[in-house]
Amino acid sequence: MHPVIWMRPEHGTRGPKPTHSRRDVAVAGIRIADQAGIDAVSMRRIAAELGTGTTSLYRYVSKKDDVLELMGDEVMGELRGTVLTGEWRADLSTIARLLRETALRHPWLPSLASGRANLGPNSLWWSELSLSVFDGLDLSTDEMLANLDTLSAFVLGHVQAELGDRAAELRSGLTHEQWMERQGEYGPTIVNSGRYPRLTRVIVEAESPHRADRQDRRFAVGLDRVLDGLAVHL
Amino acid sequence: MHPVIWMRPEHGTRGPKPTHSRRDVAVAGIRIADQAGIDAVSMRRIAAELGTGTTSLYRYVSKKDDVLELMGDEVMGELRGTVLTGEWRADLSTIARLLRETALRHPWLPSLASGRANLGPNSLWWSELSLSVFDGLDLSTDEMLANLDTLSAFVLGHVQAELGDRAAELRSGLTHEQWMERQGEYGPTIVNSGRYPRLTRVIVEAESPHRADRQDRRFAVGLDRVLDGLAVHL
DNA sequence: AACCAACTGGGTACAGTGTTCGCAATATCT
DNA sequence: AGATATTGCGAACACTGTACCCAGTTGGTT
Repeated sequence: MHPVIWMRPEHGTRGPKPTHSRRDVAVAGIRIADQAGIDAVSMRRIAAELGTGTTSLYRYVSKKDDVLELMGDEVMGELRGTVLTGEWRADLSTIARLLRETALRHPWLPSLASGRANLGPNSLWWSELSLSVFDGLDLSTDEMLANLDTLSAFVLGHVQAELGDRAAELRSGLTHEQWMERQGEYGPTIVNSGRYPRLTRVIVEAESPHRADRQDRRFAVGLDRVLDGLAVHL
Repeated sequence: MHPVIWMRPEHGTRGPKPTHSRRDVAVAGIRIADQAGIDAVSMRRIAAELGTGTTSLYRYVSKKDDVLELMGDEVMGELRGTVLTGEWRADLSTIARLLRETALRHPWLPSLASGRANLGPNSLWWSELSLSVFDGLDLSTDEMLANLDTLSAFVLGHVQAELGDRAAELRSGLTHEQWMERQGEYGPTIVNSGRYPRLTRVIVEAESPHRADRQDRRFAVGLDRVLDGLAVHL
């Protein structure tokens, strides 16, 4: 049995037709993860969602990791229909924004980044689209990869931090604003210690952490910096 | 009881002296996580490591999340002693490299990035040091934060991808090289489908994914690009 | 038409998880 | 001395992923 799910046939030709499909499993998992978080995605709960027995899922999938892989690729399918302009900077910006928006819609997505690329059809399609950005630019494939790696590292890292913030809100029941207040009780300890003069200045002066749209602005600014960096070598 | 651990006193003045300390708990957790992965860090196992009862840990900590918070701050303590030069580009580069190296030494670290900053003493000290990079540059605090946010998003994202690769190796028992071979069995399907011409070219031509030091190079190149981007506005 | 191999559905069981509750022992403060 | 706060910790609860069965169903071959 091959370890990569995409190389195993979905089902054999003999016995009874399976009641569900891999896609059904993925969609059920996504529904649960979106509503109740990635930790709520258990084999038992997916099975319940599908109205089947828990261990029946192992007919569609050989490990829970496979379910996550299927979920990841299924979500990338939401990006089908993306159209690019042919201007590299605008297109890389579009790609970065779409990736971020998808991750925000499915906050569990970055957490299953296995490093090793997802080889599902939707993920392959997205890779192809991303590479097409460099079509007329006469770059080596290694240079293309370097650009995409840098961009996606930034997007992944930013989204990760952004989602950690949200996750903390859900776990603690404190919004960012409420947390800033609580932190306000701790602030004097920091300020009064005298050990952190620059941090003190940030606590007192900085405005960006308090804005409602702070995450959008941070992303936009950071993205622009990164694209500036890529532009130097293009 | 305050939800943030750093605002709770470590222990009261009345009853028996506690046998261990928060630090002991953090160190035990780190030892386990380094050896057996973050999933192996359980209250029972930490307790076993300390030679105490499982639920006794709840005298030092009120939730498992607190343990992770303690572990995160303890690890940042490894960066004490870092000395900077005063030249912003070299210093940001140093900061990025140290962060990456720390994360590679403790592969579980990025996974507990709560978004919400860790407020432990070591983390505060590191923030202070990072801000000191901009000392002579006459920037607003918001501009400093924008630069640090962009840089750390890149580092976090890169390391995340890098570690996902390692984690996949551990889980599947396949090294990157072995996995590339396995993928080689799948490659023809991709190539022969004709649907992914650019991806095909990458599979055939690209060299960077095959180099042994590919992660170091990718990081170095990406970091340079990001710093180029920051330099435009400095 | 008969038979067998392949396949699906699903129950049981096992070894683990975080955390609440209650209680006895102990140290400090009044 | 007595009240009070604090510690250590066992028992219990409701979860988790998945290995191992076995019965029932279907397609392909004879």
